[in-house]
Amino acid sequence: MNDTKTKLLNKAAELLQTRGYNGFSFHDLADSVGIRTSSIHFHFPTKTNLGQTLINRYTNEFMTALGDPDAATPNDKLRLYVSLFHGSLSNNRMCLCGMVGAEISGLPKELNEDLQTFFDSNEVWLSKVYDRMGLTQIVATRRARLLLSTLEGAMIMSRVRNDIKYFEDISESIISLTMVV
Amino acid sequence: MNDTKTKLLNKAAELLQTRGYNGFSFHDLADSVGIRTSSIHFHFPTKTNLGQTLINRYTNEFMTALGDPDAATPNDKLRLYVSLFHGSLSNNRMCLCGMVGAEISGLPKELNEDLQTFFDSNEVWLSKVYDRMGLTQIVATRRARLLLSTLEGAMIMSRVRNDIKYFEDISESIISLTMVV
DNA sequence: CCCTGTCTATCTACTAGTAGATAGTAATAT
DNA sequence: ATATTACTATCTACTAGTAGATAGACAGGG
Repeated sequence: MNDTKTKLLNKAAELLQTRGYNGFSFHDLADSVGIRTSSIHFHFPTKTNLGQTLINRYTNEFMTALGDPDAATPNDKLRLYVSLFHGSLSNNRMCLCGMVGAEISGLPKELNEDLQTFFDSNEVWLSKVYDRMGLTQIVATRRARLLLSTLEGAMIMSRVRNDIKYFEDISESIISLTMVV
Repeated sequence: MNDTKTKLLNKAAELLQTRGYNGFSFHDLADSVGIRTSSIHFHFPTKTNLGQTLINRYTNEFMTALGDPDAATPNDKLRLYVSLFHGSLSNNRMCLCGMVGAEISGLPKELNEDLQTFFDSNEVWLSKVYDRMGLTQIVATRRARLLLSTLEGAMIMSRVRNDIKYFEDISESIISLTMVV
């Protein structure tokens, strides 16, 4: 509907995923959308509110893209999961919530609550996939957390190395290690 | 020698590892050491210089703590490696270089060069350990990167969840998966 | 005429960094 | 021994620029 608001969210997500929450300002954002900083406040009263909106939007888009964990073979669902992170990385972006997670202890506490929701959803979804591989609930949850952590770390390393193959190698390794029952 | 300089480095490392490079200012640092911001510039001409000094000091301390990769059994060396990350986390700190790595694209490029050295050293050291487990060079390097990435990601997740058990579970999982030949 | 969305103008607080003064230390020269 | 000089480490005071945020004006569309 509101085109400017969407543009702001899209650009803010890009800035957040590349530079971090403390790495971009309303000035940066306003400039790249072509308005004044004061106009951002019309759409998002505070930077904290903008951050919360970004996290929640990201969570919704992410979970929508994942879909029903039972809708394909577990292996295909795991590869879909990895491909979402790979998609961000191919645009030189971190996982939005991984980035916020790294900075979390210096950020407004309101962001923390929304961040937990993202990771909760991820763990639940992944656990369901691993469950279907005949693992116990406990092992499935452990594998879910292992995959999630590995991918977040691999994104950081891949960006540091400026080489997406780094991520591809690691994600292939962790997938094949955890696929085997 | 210079006590103030050491205090500055110690406190700056703490701030960097908890809040990120863009998450602390000279004002924060000066306050917690009990001097004025201008006095920091006597010891470190710029914030970039401070950042570089922190990364290099961290790298040296880290590699010294790891010691000779052949000086104990591979399994013991891997557990030592994990314990260094665990030590940071038990003080609610990220890996200093993992934190910088997450923010890297918004930081002065001088930091990038020093950061590469840290990860290079880590990969070489870990590869030597995995080598001794009878793996090919290629697989050893792949396992080195997998372990490193997983631990960096697990630190983020553990801090987000505010639960060190999260890290302990994941590090145990990845260690046992990669120890098996 | 009101509502939406933007603007200008402004505010307070903070950012990294600089200039110049000061006090103490330590080596050197007379 | 004392005076000179240089160095170390800090301070106060300042600059130019940026941070997020607010108030009020104004244009255009319903």
